[in-house]
Amino acid sequence: MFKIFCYLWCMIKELSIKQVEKISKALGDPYRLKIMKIVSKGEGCVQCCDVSAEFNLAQSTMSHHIKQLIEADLLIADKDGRNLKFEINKEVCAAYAAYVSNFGL
Amino acid sequence: MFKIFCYLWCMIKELSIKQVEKISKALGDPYRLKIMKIVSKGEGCVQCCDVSAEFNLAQSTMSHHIKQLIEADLLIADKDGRNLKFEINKEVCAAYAAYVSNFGL
DNA sequence: TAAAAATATCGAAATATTTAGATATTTAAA
DNA sequence: TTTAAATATCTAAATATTTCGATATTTTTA
Repeated sequence: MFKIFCYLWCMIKELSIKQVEKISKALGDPYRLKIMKIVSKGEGCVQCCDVSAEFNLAQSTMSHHIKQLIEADLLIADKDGRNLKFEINKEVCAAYAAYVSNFGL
Repeated sequence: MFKIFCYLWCMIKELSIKQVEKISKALGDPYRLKIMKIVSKGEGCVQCCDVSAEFNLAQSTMSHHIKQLIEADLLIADKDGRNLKFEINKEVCAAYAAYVSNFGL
């Protein structure tokens, strides 16, 4: 299976080294990586409680993990009543991926 | 300035979630990010002692940081006498970048 | 072969992160 | 308006990471 993936470089935002560090830290945990995967596979927005249900962690712990992803700008959160919905911040994912792949260019 | 960056998807190795976690952790530190940048800017291989000279850290601390980058497969090390040279593992950088950018697809 | 150079490893202190339980806040439903 | 649901915050314990100094290892050079 062939897929071609193209970035248009000029469209990608520049991240500071501090941001890259924060994003890397946020991705350096198995739960947070799984959250990213779940959200990315969900159609558009995903609810916090649905994601939490997938894990065997205390609610406060999940809240903490999600907070880190939001603060790293990897997830965009949207409070909807008492629920929290979120979606992947595509721009930041692309910018971070570009930053890392630049190491190998 | 326009630059187009293309991946040929099939050429990119698949990383396990454990590998992605380890790589993320390795990149989640300002010194290690700077090491990656220095090595990526160096022509081909770079020597350990040259990189160390750029930082105000104990030798054992530098050794520890470099070890983490090597163990995460971000750097390829090559012992040359009593020196250690290394270069960026381009394949792994590309694979990791692809993994992250997939979150946003 | 002795000394020096480059790197690695070990042990310990300082710091940061992860986790859960208790409690608070905010909003919807009864 | 009381109750319940969803999420956030605080505190503290457990665990992990960072850092350095001391020492070990390996290789080159004198």
